[in-house]
Amino acid sequence: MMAERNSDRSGRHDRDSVTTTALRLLDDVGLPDLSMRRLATELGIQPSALYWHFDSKQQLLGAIAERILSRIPLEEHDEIATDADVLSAARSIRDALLAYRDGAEVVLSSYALGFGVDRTQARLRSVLQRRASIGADVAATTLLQFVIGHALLVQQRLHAESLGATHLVGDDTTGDVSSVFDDGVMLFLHGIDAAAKRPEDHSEV
Amino acid sequence: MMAERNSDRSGRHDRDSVTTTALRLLDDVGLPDLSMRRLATELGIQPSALYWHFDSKQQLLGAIAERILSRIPLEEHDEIATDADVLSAARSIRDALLAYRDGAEVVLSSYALGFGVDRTQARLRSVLQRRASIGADVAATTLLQFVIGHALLVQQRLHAESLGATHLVGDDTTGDVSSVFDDGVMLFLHGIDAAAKRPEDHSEV
DNA sequence: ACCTGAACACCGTTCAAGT
DNA sequence: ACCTGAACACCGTTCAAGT
Repeated sequence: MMAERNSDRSGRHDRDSVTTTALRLLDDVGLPDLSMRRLATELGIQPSALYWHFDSKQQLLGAIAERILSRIPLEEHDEIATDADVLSAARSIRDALLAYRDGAEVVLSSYALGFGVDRTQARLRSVLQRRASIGADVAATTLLQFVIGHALLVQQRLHAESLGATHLVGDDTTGDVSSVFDDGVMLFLHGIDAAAKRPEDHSEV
Repeated sequence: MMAERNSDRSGRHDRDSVTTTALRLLDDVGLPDLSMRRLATELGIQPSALYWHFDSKQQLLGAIAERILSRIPLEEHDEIATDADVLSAARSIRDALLAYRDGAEVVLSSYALGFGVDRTQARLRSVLQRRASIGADVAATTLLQFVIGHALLVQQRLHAESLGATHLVGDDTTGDVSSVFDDGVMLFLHGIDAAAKRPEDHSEV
């Protein structure tokens, strides 16, 4: 019922236009239904044609992941980072992951292969650099793992809700999702400050 | 080259024995190669026979997820929770997720459907209950999201390493994985304590 | 209670060949 | 430079039928 070959005016495609259509298709149907064959149909070409543009589906997903993460602004200002700065950095990463359906899962699946890692890592590290005395990269890594875990669980819940099963998970007892996120980030920040005040008391347990 | 029907001595299977074989197969070949057809071959039966035991592959994965999470000890002692108690609670969840190949991903995929949620949630909440004045469930949710994100990224990296691409990710600049985990948990704990001392100063930004 | 056999509607990927 | 056509080796799932 949809029009075929709708991404471009010309009959032929390149890496970028294919990625654009793939990203839209992902948002429409979700990751489990994003198949090479379905994407090819959407583009009005044969499935095999996709392998001229990409070596594999995994590589296509990597290109999608980079598009998703490109929403993260790299630097706003470089004065001393306030609580609000760190919070907005964390939010910008979360927002990028949540902007497209199953975005967090796509990014996760490509993350270890190196797609768009620099951007996310750099964003957090730079804002934490002039804040944490304990070690900006430990703090950045921890915060990033929290953000990714958060986004994955949020989208996982959306996935379940769209399957009819309503709120089987128990943790919606705690207010709305985004304020829990903010609280989580602030927990981190206070932890960093506390670690700066009394350092080296948490190495062994 | 492997022996067929190796999970049980009797010729027929039940839900539990199928789950056991599936869990072992998961650990051997990983989630992408854990197919219903391959599992059936491993059990020495036809693929269709699996649908007598489970309604769908998703339901089978749910059973696997519950097995994985059953490694989490529920309660050790109920005195006042020290730093070490919280840390060991977080570790026990992480260890369960990391105990089997792709365990974190399996748990994530079943999490929103309610498999084994109570166990993980309860473990953290109970230990944080008599610690955080700010709200044990916010703290538990945040910590849980961190633990899941951590485990997913660790296994994602293992996945990438087994594909030959060695250390493309940048965050191994920070020591070994498990000490970064511990540091992350401690960051949380200090944040909780700090929030208890100066409450209500982080609501709006 | 547990399983077979056959079928349906799909996958990702390769490769020679076309324009 | 970009695509077709045909094939290969797979998927999850259903369903009548067997024991």
